Amino acid sequence: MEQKIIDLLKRSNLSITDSRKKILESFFEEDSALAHADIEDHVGEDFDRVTIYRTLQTFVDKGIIHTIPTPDNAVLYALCKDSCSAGHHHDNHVHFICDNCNKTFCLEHVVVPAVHMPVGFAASQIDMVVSGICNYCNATT
Amino acid sequence: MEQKIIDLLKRSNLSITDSRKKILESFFEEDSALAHADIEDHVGEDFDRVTIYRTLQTFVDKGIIHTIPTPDNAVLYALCKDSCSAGHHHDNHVHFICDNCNKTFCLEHVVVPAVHMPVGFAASQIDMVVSGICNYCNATT
DNA sequence: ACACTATTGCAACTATGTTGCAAAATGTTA
DNA sequence: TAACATTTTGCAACATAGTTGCAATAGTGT
Repeated sequence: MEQKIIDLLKRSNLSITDSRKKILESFFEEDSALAHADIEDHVGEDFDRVTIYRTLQTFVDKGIIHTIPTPDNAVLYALCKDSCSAGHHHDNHVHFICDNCNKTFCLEHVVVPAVHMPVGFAASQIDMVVSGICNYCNATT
Repeated sequence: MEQKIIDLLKRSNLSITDSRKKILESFFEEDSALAHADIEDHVGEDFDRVTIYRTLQTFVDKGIIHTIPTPDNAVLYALCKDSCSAGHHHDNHVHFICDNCNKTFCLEHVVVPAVHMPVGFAASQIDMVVSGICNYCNATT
């Protein structure tokens, strides 16, 4: 784990600092998307609020994490898979918010479907967020 | 205009107050979605910030306006068309954000396409937000 | 016009996010 | 590994967004 995180930071040309390691750890331990507050909880008192904001921004810039738009306008972050690089995100997958457990997931294998635009409109990016009940909650209720 | 607004308020079982009239007016005058700040600008010093918050919330509850999720997590509101009623929104249309003029529109006639969910996931609501260049900006540049 | 109810404004508060700057940690080179 | 240049961090202060309780005011039905 430790090594995986260090490798990822090196690959992104970032220096290895305690806060970056700890924050990345949060993402690897949780399989769902995290809000700023979740991360603050996870890293505890160890780091300043401001550091967390700046670190998340750095990770987004470097293509390590991406933000997820949500209908209630909370800001969520999730790890990018393979195909993202600095300044160039490829998150064309659908995001899912569970109304039961309130967790948000990337459905890595569900590609955002094409949609036909009216004349005159040119689409450059499409975000799709689905809410409902996730597989875990469906299995246990 | 005045009469249209009064009728809408009556239909929604809301009392006719100056702030409600003025805020609804903002929506009818703009054809794009509005942020809280836009409305504050439009109504000027006439009403308190808090009143605007509460009025917008009331309108959402009554199915007069709906919120639009945006990738940068700004909260936007737009008028609901015909099919919405109190506690029951039907905004299954696509939303469009213009990267040039920064306005957000409801594409009333573009229905959110179906998407195939992985086993175990049950979708109840789908939000689709498209960014790009709108018809007006495409025509004038 | 009156009384009842709903709405508004004010003040205070919480949460969220940003900026400048000095101190500390990291990476690099000798 | 010691010294230096560069990043990163923490602090303080600030800015914006949104909420709540309560008293004053405005709207509604009779």
